[in-house]
Amino acid sequence: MEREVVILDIDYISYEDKPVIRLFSKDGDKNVILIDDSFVPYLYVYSNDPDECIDDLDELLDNVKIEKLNKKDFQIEKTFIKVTFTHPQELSKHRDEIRDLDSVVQIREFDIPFYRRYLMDRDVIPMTKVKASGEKLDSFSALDSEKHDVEIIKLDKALQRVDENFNDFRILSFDLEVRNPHGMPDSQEDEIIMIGVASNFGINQVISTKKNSPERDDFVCQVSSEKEMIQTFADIIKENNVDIIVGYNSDNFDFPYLIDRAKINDVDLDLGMDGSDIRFIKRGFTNAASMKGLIHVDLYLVMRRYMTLERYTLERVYYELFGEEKIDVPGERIWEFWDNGGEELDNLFDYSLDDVVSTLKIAEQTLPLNLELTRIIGQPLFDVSRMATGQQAEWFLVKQAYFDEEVVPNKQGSNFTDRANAEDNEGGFVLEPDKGLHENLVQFDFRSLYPSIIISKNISPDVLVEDDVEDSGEYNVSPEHDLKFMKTPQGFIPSVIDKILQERFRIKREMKACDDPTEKKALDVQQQAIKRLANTMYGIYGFPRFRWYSFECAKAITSWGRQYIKYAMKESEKYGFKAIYADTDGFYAKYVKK
DNA sequence: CAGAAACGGGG
DNA sequence: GTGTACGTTTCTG
Repeated sequence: MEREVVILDIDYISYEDKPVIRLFSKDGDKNVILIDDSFVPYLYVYSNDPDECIDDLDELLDNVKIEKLNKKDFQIEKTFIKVTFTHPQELSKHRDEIRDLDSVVQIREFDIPFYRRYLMDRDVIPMTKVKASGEKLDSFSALDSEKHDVEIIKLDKALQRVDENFNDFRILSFDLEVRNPHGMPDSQEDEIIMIGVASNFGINQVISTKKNSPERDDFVCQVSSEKEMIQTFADIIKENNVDIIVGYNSDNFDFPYLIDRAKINDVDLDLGMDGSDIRFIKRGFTNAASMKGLIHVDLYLVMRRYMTLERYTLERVYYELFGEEKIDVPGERIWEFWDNGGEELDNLFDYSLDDVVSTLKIAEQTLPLNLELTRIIGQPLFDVSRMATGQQAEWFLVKQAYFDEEVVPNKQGSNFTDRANAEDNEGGFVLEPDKGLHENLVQFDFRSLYPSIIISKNISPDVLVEDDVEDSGEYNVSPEHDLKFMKTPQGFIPSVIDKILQERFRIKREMKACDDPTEKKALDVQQQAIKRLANTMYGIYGFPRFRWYSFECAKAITSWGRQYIKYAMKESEKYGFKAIYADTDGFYAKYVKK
């Protein structure tokens, strides 16, 4: 059978000792899980003596496929040994043994999560529409498709891209209010008193065990107990085919709290498309709440990247975006409002609704950009919404490297990281502002200074000349450290930036020619997403934990940057201007005389 | 003063 | 989940 579906999310499970990719998708109101058991994990081995190394690998490993092939490493064609395993856990189990073999110089691409590898290699792009073809299964593994109203399709050929932009996602925001009379809420002690829900499909309500004046009847939904409150909330999500659930600090507060209270009240929170429970994904020191096929976006994390503020409270972020004050009830007084009832209880209902409505508004404002980023980077929205911008750029580059047949660089070891951390790059040129009131000012800005320098000077680790060679015109030489970059061929990262900037200009042209305001807006969001990504690429050189870390490249970029801004300031003096303030890629100048 | 620990958001 | 935050402020010895 064939179906057009939108890919929402991805994971893999083990079935008969084989990895099976599951693509959680939707076709309108119908949940569809696409199954693909044809993908297996691999890594690359580099050896000075490939044939001897293959013998060693043969001896060491069972159930693997070993093949010699040519791949590029920093643009140099090299022979690598590709080792293909039957299961990701097998790869992880044997990784260190392979690395330790005498004939092995290094292993590569051994730390790329299986589902991400799948998305890149098969060019499957989350949050896009695809045509899927395969056999419909009645059930698969532990999953009961009757019970969970989900269709399972076992893919029999590659997904086909459908050239149509899909943006009609069903979004729901939620927020808990808790009765915490003794300081911060304690999930073992303090009950949930309200669950606010707002959506872009008509449901806006506050579920609560209390009710007060009839004026709040249109949005307060009274239930008999906390248990029923949680159950009602779970039913709303399950019955309304929600694609994206958003909260504010929900990774850290709402979901953990809800799960604790659900446990105490013996309620199933089986919100996953396959009937599975909410799970916590370990992410360094914090957790992320995740459900299969229901994308949870914590807007707090998104907003920290989206705008620069001194604080990121919901109130502050909302004010910044919409210029309106939110209804406020101080956290430490919520229990009093609840206990006192009457007008105060009504205020609390209003506050709860205001919180979720604001959260939804913020989601509608910021998700389009994140959806575009998701599609450009080619990784799940759940992941992308939690990645630092540098990581977004890195995963984008990993995917580009695959298309260029490049083997991606390994991340630096931790001891190197410490050393590299100590290295301090000078950064952009800053001229402290000349204090006072100035007249006749002009402003000067370089357009995308760092991306432009990377492209024009071809700054990339694969074309950096390490040896002490004489320059006879074939290199770009940095102004301060005499770092030499070959003029040809184009470096990997300059070529990627070049490509995406060209794509940005193409979109801008399309925008100009476009008459439909909705389409125009969508194109604008696309080009903004690309601009963000291009501007982040410079950062990729400066952070030791990233694969393309290169202190030399970072130094070269900023040194050229300083040269250009100083040159521009000097040139302006010839026309009677005097710079009164400068920072990195622009300056303000005062007209003094002709 | 350097290195360790806490913090953010949420109620 | 084939990778384990992060940058800044405050505390402590």
